[in-house]
Amino acid sequence: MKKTIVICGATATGKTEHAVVLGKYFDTAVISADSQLIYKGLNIGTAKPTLAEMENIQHYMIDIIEPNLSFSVAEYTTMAEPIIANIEAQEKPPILCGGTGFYIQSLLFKRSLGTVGRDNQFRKYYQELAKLKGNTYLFEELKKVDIQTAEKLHVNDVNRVIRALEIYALTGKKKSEQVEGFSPKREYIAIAFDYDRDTLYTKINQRVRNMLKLGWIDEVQQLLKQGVMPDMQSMQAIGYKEVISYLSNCIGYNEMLELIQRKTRNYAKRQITFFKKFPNLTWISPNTNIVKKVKELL
RNA sequence: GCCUCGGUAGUUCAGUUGGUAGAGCAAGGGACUGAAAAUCCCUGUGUCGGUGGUUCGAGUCCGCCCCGAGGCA
Repeated sequence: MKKTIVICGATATGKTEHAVVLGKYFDTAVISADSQLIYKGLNIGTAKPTLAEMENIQHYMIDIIEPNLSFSVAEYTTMAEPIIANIEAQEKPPILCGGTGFYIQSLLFKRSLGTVGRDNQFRKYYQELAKLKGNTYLFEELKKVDIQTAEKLHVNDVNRVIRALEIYALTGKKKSEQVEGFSPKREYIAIAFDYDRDTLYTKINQRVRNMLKLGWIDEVQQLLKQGVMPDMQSMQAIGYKEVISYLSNCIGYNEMLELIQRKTRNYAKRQITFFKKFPNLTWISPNTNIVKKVKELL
């Protein structure tokens, strides 16, 4: 079985185009690992590859869900797993490309995610509870049922505290019982581009400016017309809410631009932190010959 | 020219009745097991515009100068 080729790293480092180059060379398909590219209608703002950019290389896990729906890693894994298995069956190396480290992990490592789905009612209830009684109250609730998980979390990490409570409420089992660690599921090589911070930030700033020029604002208007609401998961993608604020005259154009640039920079930094710890990842200089490098690593 | 208000961390500003400074944001570092472009944690020394003075001691009071905003001529 061929090893999976992973192209990951921060946003705006040219992952997409390099994946296409590799796709051509190895005559194989690309599987996107990006939590926002899955949404239909979010194109410019997510830097979704266009048909032209894909250059006839098959791309999976893009445009697979309506923008008014929510999505999660688990669903991602369930959908992507058969695809990747199919490519492997053809004795071709799957190319996994994207900036969502969490999604990449889910395909490379066996993880005890459990079978517990999301319970929106439950989450809403506890979110309200946190607002009314404070984060500490929720945290104490978690301590009562699952002290091990509570010890790993911070009181203010409400999302995770609620998830732990959710698992207990729905299954009667502790989240800490489900942990299995990270045993590898398939062989892979992983590459990320190592830009110095200043260069990366400059690239990000330019890219955001360009997205707006390409019609990002129209795209957002279109989504709003379709009934997509600001609190939906798809609208948590960087920039969309800022464009909405601009459209409703809450902020000016420049403020919107700078806000989006800043948030994207912050995001890139978080991605870098995540990938620093990623096992077996090779950081390469941006002008490295990707094909040569990949062959070398394989 | 006169009057008023400002000039404090990269930035926006706090700084009680004088005891050599502190928040948000930025920036940097980190976490991450069904919201992950999300969520969360840690890190704050800077000629307190300059310069004289009063004082044991001044960002804080007084004089002069420089810069910015506004007002009156």
